[in-house]
Amino acid sequence: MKYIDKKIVSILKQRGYKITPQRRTVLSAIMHSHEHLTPAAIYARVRQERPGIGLVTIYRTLEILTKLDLICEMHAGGSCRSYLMRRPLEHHHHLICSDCGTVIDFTDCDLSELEQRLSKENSFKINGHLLDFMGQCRNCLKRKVRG
Amino acid sequence: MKYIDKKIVSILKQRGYKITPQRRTVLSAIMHSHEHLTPAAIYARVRQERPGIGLVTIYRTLEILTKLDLICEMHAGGSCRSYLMRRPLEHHHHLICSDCGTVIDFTDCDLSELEQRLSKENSFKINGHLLDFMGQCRNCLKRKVRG
DNA sequence: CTGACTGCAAATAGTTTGCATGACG
DNA sequence: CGTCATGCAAACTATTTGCAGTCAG
Repeated sequence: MKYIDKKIVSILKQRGYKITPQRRTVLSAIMHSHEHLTPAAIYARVRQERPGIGLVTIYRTLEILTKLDLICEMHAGGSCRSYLMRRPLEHHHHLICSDCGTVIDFTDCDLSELEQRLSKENSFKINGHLLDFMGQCRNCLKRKVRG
Repeated sequence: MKYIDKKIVSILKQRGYKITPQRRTVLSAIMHSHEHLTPAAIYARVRQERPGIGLVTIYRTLEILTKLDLICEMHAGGSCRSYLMRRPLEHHHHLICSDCGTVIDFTDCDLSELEQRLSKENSFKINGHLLDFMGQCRNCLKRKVRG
């Protein structure tokens, strides 16, 4: 569809992965969401368009996309992962409400200085990062005027 | 044992939780480790001292300690949590090697400025944060001179 | 054509719950 | 003594694996 879609497809091809309708559908679902999606959520969306698809295929596709660094994996409370398309130069950081689970994304932060320093000091090649703040969102703060 | 131990015990008492030998042992295991421990790792350590303890008790104790904000929970790849004693004013950030899983802790970073700004902009009360960098450690970089 | 991909079912890993017994306070 | 905690077993959820059939290239 869009050019970024084609780009991803070409990356997959280059790496020897076949472009199946299932993979296209999964890709599309992740691409068209700006929210973090759990494998189950992706499954649900994808099934609307392609009812026969198996959850296993979602997992396998996510595994590939993660390996190729095309999507970013994040972990939230419980045994729960979620995935988001990795848009170039776009950071995905979060304010996570411990009470209601709301996730507010923010991007305007610069960690590059810190990243470079740490990389040098530890001889560590940094590919990505995860920055989450935990706390209470506006609504939950209001709700419990008394804790 | 130590004063911080007593302090935690008194917090538990204040909140109406009973101080059982099992809870003491779990607490001690987490306290005396500066590494992040998974529930299974805690279980293993605790069993050395108290063989009869059940894994369920570990989970229930961790749940309480997390709720009271006495330990901090972090999530790593897969369905894998780990816990660390929350030491006052001490940050727990990580360099995580995607290849071998090595975790390098670092503390010398200052996010307070960012934290304050985000807190104001989003009316969000920030209690804690999680900052992890992913990449390859020195050894893994050496190992694969060619990827 | 042929190796990679899919979907099913079953296996696994991690975590939670129900319940009878036991122990802290 | 009453209530909360423990430990077992079973239930659950999320994820992975084995395998036979199917399809993209």
